[in-house]
Amino acid sequence: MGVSLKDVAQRAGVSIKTVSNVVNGYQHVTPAMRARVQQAIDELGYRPNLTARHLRKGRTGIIALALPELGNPYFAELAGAVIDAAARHDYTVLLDHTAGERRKEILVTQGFRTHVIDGLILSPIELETPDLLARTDSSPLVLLGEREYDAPYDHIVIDNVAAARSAVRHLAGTGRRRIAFIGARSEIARQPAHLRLRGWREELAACGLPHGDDLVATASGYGRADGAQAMADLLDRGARPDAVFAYNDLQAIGALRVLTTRGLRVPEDVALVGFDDIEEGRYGTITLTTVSPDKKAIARQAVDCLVQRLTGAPDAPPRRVRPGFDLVVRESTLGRGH
Amino acid sequence: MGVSLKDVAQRAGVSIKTVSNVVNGYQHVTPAMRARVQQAIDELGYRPNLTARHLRKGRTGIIALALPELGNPYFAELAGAVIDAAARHDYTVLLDHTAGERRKEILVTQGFRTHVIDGLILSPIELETPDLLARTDSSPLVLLGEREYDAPYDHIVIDNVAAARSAVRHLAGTGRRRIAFIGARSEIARQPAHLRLRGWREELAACGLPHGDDLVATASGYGRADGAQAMADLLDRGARPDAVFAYNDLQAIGALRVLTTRGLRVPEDVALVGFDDIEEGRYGTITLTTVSPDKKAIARQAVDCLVQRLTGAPDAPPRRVRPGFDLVVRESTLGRGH
DNA sequence: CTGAAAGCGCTTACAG
DNA sequence: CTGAAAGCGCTTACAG
Repeated sequence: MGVSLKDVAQRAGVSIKTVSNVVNGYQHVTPAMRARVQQAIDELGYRPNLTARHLRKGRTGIIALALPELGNPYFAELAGAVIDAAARHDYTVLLDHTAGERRKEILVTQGFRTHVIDGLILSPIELETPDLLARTDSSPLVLLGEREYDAPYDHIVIDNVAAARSAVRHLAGTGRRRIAFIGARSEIARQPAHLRLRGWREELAACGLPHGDDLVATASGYGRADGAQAMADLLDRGARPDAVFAYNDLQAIGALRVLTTRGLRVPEDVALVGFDDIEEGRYGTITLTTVSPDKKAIARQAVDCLVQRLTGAPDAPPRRVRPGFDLVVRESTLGRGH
Repeated sequence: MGVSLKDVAQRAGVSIKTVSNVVNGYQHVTPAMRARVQQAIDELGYRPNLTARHLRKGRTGIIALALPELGNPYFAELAGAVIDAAARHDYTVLLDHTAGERRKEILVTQGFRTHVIDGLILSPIELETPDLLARTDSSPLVLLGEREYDAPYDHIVIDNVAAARSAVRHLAGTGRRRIAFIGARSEIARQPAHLRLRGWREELAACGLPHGDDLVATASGYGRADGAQAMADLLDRGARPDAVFAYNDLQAIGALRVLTTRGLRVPEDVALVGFDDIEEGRYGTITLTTVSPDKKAIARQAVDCLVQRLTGAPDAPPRRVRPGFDLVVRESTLGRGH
């Protein structure tokens, strides 16, 4: 099919090794030799076969990033950051789409593309600890996000409890008294919302404010429609919140839509805080107050962890890395003109 | 390092070929033999080395999808659709991020990962026809989107002129008289907005409405901030539009924000139409009327084209495929309660 | 139905 | 500074 090193070597009248040296830019080749080989390469239009190189070297320079949902801007923005961080280490990113389903999450952790990817960064939703303990694939795995596991893997995650508490503290500080939480998922025990829900409860307890289940609305997913449904539930059952802390920005945006269509003013009647700081929240008719995880730091640290295991210390003890976050205050809690 | 076919063969006391037959599920293996081999596979924890298989077969089952911007939900949603469409053909998608920069677009078309990807789907922004004609890589390439080229490649794109005309016709039909266009990019000659701008002009001419340059506002990018800036420019120079057709939804959302903060009501004072039908447009305080390209059809047809060249007819004449679109009417042109 | 051998296109010690 | 040879782990004709 294609032109191989051998063809180039033949044309240039040198050995394969010499061509390889030129292609890989090694030092000890005389300029004249280099020029001769380069000419043969150009004439034949030679392109190195990376697959062969991968086989020989035992690595590919490809890492996989497995995310639940590209349609969620948080993950899309995170993916962009990971691609950039990986490029700085000369790694290419192969993106996987798990849909947050346990079956697909297990599939990617089992390394169904053995030897094609050097390592994996996974943001799990439904995966459980036993799934990780049963893993046989030996390539490095770095976990992202708020699910917690008792398994020996690097894990990059912000302090969700502290982040949630800062959001609730802000709401309490602006005089809110009935602060609801939307976005818990009833059907999953150790769910992602777990920690944010705990932070919500702890801070409300510390402030001496109500934090009963009547102020918690569950959703069956993580999108705008799910937030809308949870918000509607909350209102329909007469919870009468004067503030809402949503699991993420998408749910907050869905909630905002419901509040508006029902004639409730944000923030005058109900203040609203989201989580993720997606760009969308900066451009609504009401801009959204939100917890902003440092996405670039998350991406960089995830890639750094993976690269370290790939190049230096494969057996280092698993690390738990905590990137920072900020609370970004906007109109949905302070109103216009602040 | 890992366990190879040879190790399994040795353990099972058979030849490599037999193990390969079992691994690949070939027919003519006796059940007893299959069981014996399978046991050896399980005991050794054998995983086939796909890189070796790729080298041998000359293909990898990986296709690349190169997009300008994952942070734009249109592309994120499209990426999800392509991943799903590819999976149905047993292809894995490797995502590339061009940032819409010509240099990076050239890089991906040149096939910088030779033999790692079987083919490429590219949505170009700044790429030019000569770049395509100079391409030496022989792997199939399918183009996506509104940039037009005189080059022999499959191209999947909706009829942007007709789509733009339908949007403008709708605005004119609801009584609008000064219908502006925002989102053209002044610095690129044959820019993406080209066709939508032409559709805008043609339809306005057909309706006998003004369509001078004073009703066109340029932007320097495709995001919310760019739409906001273009909208502000338009208002600042006293164009006094009663309707705006934006190049895409993100720009429309940025424009909406500016209109709102300046006290103009949408749609009472200014009606607004976007393009792309991203989910975000369905959840604002004002939902967005928009042109909705059939993203699933686009993704499916792009993958189908690529797979056909990969498997059947590599030299078929280049095809131009036109997926459908709809105009989705929402509050930003009709108001609440319609 | 199974085996022995060649070869995909590289890189890497090992010589010289 | 360059060459000859082995081998990464597979699949695929070719035999039997």
